[in-house]
Amino acid sequence: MLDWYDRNHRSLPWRSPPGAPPPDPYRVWMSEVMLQQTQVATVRPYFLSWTARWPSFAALAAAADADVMAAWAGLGYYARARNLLACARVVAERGALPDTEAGLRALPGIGDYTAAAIAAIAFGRRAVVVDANVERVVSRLFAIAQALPAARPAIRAATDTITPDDRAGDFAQAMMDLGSMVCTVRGPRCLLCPLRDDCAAFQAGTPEAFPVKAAKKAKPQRYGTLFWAERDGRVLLVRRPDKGLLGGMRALPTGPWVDSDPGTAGAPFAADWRSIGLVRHGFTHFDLACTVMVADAGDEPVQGEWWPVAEIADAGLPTLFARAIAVVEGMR
DNA sequence: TTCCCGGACT
DNA sequence: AGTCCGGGAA
Repeated sequence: MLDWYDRNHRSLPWRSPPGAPPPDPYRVWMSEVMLQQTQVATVRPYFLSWTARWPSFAALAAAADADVMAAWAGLGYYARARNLLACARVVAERGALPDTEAGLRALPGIGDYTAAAIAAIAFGRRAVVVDANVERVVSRLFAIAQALPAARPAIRAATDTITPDDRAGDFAQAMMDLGSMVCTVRGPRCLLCPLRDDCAAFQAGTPEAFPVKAAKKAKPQRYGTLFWAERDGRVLLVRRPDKGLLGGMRALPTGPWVDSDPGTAGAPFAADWRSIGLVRHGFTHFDLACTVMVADAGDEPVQGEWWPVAEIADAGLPTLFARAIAVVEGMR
């Protein structure tokens, strides 16, 4: 694997080339948090702008919460941004990132995977790094028949047996690169794979059958309303509660998200709300269909901030609300 | 369009 | 086991 990595590694903004000194732990940490549940191509531009704007733990720790949340807009899983900031403040206070897996694991936003990845990549420690790519590669290599997520302990144990003492960081990145470029979910390029001769799934002729996954249940459908209230060229925005869905993000006012269309329930004020379109959005555990309603705010006293409509792109709104804005702009 | 993919926290 | 999004492939 290490030999393959030396010749085939991906060059990414947060990486050092094979054999070179490890990258700045700050950059490794930020990239790994951004890469949680998120693909490399999506992360790249965010990583570049974030490290340019906040080049160190100290710089990020000093940032305003609202600026950090707005800069994360569009990346999703917004708890990551709150944890990132909380973690930066802890690290800035104590002086440096811990260099052990256990120390890292104790920080906000760092779970088993991220602790192992940072320990190996930034600090050269031997750690068993298992992300979704590694899960796929290892479950094929050993033809693990047990279904995910129950198979996780077996996959971790198998990964442990093939993790080297030296260059554990390069090994982890090699496995991830192999999973992303060769041992892909569909259409794996087994003819290019350095593990082919050892791969039980390849020998069985069924690489795509692994990893086995447990059946998932259907998502419920919910309905809601997004309110576009305008006054003097400005639109009403609110800040969502820190906990829960889209937590801490700037947003359009919304009513409840329920089993049938709530109409104007939960509107920021009583008015002649007019429906102008529908926006759909999939969350992890339910699908949401929202009516977009508009009204003139007049002199209604309301909570929130009045944001210039011409600058709405700078408000840092999650994708659900960005779609609603596209509907509003399409109506103009 | 629809389907599928991916870690942390509680 | 349930709660947290957004993008790419089919």
